[in-house]
Amino acid sequence: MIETRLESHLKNSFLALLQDLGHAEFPELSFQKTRKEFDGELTLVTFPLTKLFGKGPEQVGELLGEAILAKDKSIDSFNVIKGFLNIKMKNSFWAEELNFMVNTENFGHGSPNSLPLMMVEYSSPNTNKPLHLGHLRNNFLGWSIAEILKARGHKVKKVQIINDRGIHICKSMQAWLKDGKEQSPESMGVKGDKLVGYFYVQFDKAYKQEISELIAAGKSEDEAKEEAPSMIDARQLLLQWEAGEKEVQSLWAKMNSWVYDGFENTYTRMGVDFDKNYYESETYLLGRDMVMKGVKNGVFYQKEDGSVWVDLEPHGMDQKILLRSDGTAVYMTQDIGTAIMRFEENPGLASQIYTVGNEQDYHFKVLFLTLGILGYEWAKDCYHLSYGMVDLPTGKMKSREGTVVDADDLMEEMVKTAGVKTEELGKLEGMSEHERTDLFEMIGLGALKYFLLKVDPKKRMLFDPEESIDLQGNTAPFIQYSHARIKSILSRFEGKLGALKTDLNLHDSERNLILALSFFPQVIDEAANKYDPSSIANYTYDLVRTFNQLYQQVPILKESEDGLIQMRIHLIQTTAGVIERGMRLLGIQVPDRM
RNA sequence: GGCCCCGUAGUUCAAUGGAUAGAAUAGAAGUUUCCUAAACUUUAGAUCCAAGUUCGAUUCUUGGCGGGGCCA
Repeated sequence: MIETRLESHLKNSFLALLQDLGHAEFPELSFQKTRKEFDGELTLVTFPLTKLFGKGPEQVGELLGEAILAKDKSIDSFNVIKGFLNIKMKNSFWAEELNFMVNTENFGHGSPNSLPLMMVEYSSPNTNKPLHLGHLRNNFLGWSIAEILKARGHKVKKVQIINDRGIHICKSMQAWLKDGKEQSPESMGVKGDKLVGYFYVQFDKAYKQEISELIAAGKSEDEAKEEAPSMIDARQLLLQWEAGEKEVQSLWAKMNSWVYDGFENTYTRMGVDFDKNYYESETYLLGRDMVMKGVKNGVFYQKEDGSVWVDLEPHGMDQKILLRSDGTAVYMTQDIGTAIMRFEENPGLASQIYTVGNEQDYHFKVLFLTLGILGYEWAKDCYHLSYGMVDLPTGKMKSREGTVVDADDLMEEMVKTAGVKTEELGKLEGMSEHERTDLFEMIGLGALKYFLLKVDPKKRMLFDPEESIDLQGNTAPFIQYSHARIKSILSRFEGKLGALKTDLNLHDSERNLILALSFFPQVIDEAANKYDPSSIANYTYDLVRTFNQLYQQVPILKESEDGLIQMRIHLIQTTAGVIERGMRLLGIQVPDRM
């Protein structure tokens, strides 16, 4: 756990002080940021120390305050309010702090590749449906976590598992064979994933039609579902695929490649990437072997019908199926295979993180337990990064009811809106078409990513299309705008930037900003620990507000004293760097002008 | 029926067990001869209910109520 340099400094001072006072043992010292309505930067909570001193919290505060002030020369003053000892550092301490940040390359980041390998899985789409809003949250989240882990110093592999086999693909294939044979993404001028998705919908329509006809003809609902010709065709295709029939396999490969081209296009615009793709068609057999091995080793059991089960009752859960009676794989089977493959391929893999929605909580609990039962030590290093669903104001997103928000459409919409609003403000004089396009992309996608990432991943969230294109307040454009402001000042600065003077008088807003900056390393560390990009988002937002307050209160280039100008240039340059790196961890770019 | 997650201003979100529960947005009022007003300042407004643990509970425990999910 990383702490700020200020906290380390004061902790050491207090530890030495308590020793001086003859205390060898004492409760953990509890520090917190001083609330802004009080004077000071860091606060020691004295309640836990009252027993040690046999005095009330306020007296303990006074006593320690006097003593620490005498002992630690970098402390300027202190004040005690109830059980809180607020400590204010001298200007020289903060100037030194700024100096440290200025001279630290990539301040906030750990040294690259110094920590163990982590694997982050996200996206994991089905190949029969285009990506939608839910995938956007998933992708942004997973990608961002991977970047945050990298920033802390981990080696990271980003992966996805593509659900490329099974009955759902065969449904799209069936519909294409039936009435789409001459259609391709090129001939139709549509993205491949959209075309395949279209056929999937066509299948569903025909299937439903057949069912109602069969029911009208006197069949029961279950019978109708079994006997519908479309479904019989699709099942047949699946069997042929599993038997390795050439024509079916090549159609399958062709339609999947359409989908991958479409996805690639969407991923590129989203700004996410992968180091490796896994395909279920390549892992499900391994999973099946591993399950059968478990039967042989007696950790799983087989029922009379041939199905394989794991007994999780000792873990307070029930029996769980691992292989169907006909020997076909269930999701669990493939996931077992994939996990084993990944750990075997990557010796030294410290952790495997699955970015998957919280409706799968139970599934992953079972998966990790089952891997443990199979004897894999690393099962405990698997982590399900479970995130909440994205709701629409109209209710739940359901592809069947047509209430999905398509990822491509949404991105397009956001960028368009960003363009319109930016043009309206009329600050782009002299900017080329090309630069404008880039800028609108940056703003539109930034707003979207920020909107989805600023919320605690675990929580279910509401996506209101109206509000999400808002560009004011706690949004990416607000942060991007402030960055552009800083860059604008920096570009006007004509002097030569020298070494920082440490004997300057600091304005309150300057101290606040330096204090806020000093938290950056800790924020990254915490975000990595909790797998939570929202803490980066909230931190950056706070930082930017602090900067804006300074901007409003003190002149930078118009300041008369050269030493102060220099210091402020250093300060805002450092701020711009932290904003840029913070937003980069969310996948959001910041412009120099907007 | 069993298990899991969530309940904070009108709305959308914050708050390692700590101070007078922060923001944004919507509402009311102000700031532009001055480095970008997508900004800043002021104002009003909230912890679902009830017990318990604690010096101290939005946070932990138990029981309700409400919302969502998973497993049959």
